[in-house]
Amino acid sequence: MAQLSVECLMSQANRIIQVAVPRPLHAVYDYSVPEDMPIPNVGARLSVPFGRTQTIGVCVNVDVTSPHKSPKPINEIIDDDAAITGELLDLAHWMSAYYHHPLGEVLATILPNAARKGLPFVLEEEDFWHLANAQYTNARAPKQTALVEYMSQHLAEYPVIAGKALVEAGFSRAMINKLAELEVITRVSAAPRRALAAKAPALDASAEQHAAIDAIEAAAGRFEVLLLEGVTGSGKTEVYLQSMAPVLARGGQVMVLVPEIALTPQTLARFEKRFGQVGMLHSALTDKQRLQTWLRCRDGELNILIGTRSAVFTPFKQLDLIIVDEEHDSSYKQQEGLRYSARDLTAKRAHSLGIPLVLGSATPSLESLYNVSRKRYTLLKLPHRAGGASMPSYHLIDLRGQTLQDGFSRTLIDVIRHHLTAKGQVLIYLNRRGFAPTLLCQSCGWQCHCSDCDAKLTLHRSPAQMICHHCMLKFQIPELCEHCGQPNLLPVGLGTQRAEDAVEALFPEVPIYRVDRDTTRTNRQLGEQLDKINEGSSCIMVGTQMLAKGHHFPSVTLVVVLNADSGFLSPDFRAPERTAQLVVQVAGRAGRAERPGEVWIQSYQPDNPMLTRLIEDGYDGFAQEELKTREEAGLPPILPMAMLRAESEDGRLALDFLQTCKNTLTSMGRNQVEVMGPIPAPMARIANRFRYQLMLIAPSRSQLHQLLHGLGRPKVPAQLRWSIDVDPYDAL
DNA sequence: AGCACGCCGACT
DNA sequence: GTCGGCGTGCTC
Repeated sequence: MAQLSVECLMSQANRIIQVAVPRPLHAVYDYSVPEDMPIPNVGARLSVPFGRTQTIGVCVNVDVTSPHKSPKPINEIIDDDAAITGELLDLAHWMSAYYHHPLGEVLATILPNAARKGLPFVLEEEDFWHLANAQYTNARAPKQTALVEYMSQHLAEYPVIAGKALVEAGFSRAMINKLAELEVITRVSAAPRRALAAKAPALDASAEQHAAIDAIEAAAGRFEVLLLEGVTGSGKTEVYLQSMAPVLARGGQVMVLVPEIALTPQTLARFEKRFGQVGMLHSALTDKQRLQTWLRCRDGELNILIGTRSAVFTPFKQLDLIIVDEEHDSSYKQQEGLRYSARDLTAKRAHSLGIPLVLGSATPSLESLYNVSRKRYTLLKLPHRAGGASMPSYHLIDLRGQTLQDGFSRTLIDVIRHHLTAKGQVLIYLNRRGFAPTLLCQSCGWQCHCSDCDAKLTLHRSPAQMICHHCMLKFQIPELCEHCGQPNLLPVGLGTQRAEDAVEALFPEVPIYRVDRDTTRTNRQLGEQLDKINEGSSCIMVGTQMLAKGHHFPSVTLVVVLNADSGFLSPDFRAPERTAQLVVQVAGRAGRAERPGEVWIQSYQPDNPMLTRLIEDGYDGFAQEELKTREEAGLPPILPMAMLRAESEDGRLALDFLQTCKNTLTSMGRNQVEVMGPIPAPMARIANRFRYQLMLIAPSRSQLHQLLHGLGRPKVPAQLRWSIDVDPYDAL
């Protein structure tokens, strides 16, 4: 009898759960769990019927009462435990509220692609190999001998080597198996990560580095954000490495985020050399590889993860330290869909976990500096270069009234020549790819525009074509003006290809290397090029920001900024900050070794206070001034901002939509919320779609969120795409 | 986002 | 007379 009533209770127990599905819908949906299935855990993936199809959702609530008469039953429980748990599940809810984005889509973003598709979590055991017979040779199988030789060479460094690494080194699986059969190599069962720890000795740290390392270690086990502001070459990476060591020694895990372009084999090698096995997450991995690394971090098999933006969503068993390198870098901000800032999310995660977060940069974001001034972050400074290298000197060239030769002033040409004669290397920075940004008709003034965008087409050489940098449209270079038919078309303005041609003509005796997206995309030998450059003989490098970030050029004695004006003149309130960061980052390439460096900047506005402040007082002086300007103007980071964007083929649709949003917002906001716009986006038309934006600035976070929440779910015409961008990076 | 239902033009 | 265009509306 008692037995029966328990059965009754069980069957009457609420079998209704809530599921978030990966659709742009703000609701969560109720489902029933069939009697023959257990109630899934919150965070488990489920296959559910949705509309007329099936989808994979995540259980976000159990034991709920549904207002629906008979919710559909779920199809299948994919995870016996859960795919997203604890702190990451909290993060998902927080993101959904903060970024005003549907929970189901947030969860889908957090999960690795393979998990999103419903693949089961199977951790593949990695194979590791030990060299049992170093004497083995086989005259008839030179490749086998080569493998044995390869392994013995690495023996000092790694006691065992991953099969994966051998395959990467060019040895086939078949051969590995063959040698295993011959018992020349033997398989080591478990991942011997602890055996690999801390092989290379730490470098000698300066007093400043020691202070930073101590401060980070002192924050162990509690939430604290430490802003490590270190000039280029001050040894920030060494601080990261030595801060990680005690955390790892205690069995903790470390997550390191780096900007997209910085995740190179060299970066990885630096960490691997010190600590052995390091996990890496970047865009080039397959879904399967990604999932494996994700699982290894979750299960505590990997102690160190280095990754780009999306790596911030990796689960850990015992995460004890987070490091974000180049925290000011724009690649931490997702610019479409769920527009999150990975850097900001690390702060959220560190806070929930009660662990320290290190934000490193030579040119910190104003957001972080503002947090320092409000005593929310701790500032750690490395104002000196390691090894006693001196800081470069700055020089301004007044371009007014000068005749330029393909963008180069007389003075500049002399300076370059001087450095080349002194056997120095020269780095020329300019922020434009291609040959010339415009093709102009000298007869009638017509310019070659993109047919689908409001942009001018950029003239490229090799391959010779006109390219739209916004929609990637390509076509042949016209010979005649499309308007008046005259053959007087003139490439106007300066891109990297033209600058390359110019220096080739001016300095035919030295090798020229161009580094931009065009050369590195087609040119797999960037690494070789860099190696050649770092042999140290005289040369000239011409490039875009790719040159400014990450690479070390110890022999560069001269850094040239061909035109500093465009950045400071842009209407985006963040443009000066970005330009200053870029100039300082490029300048940081100069004189990293014992030879002092020079930075020469060409400008038509040599008296521009932002530029002079940057040069005279350095980045800090500039940043303090810029913060004052933001404060006076009521802009981020002092006040919070959000941007509504809308685009459609019919521009009126987007404009009307934002106008309606504005009306809703202003009718609610009897407070001091500023709603500006709608105005056309900086590039009003891209790929034949018209784009508009509406800017919101609120006196406080809570008011901003109240407002965005009050927007509700506006009626959206089918052909219109729109988004909410909280803390936008591109604001105009 | 999917996906289907729903009313108006050129085809076996 | 049907196949099919993509406009609108829903998904527990």
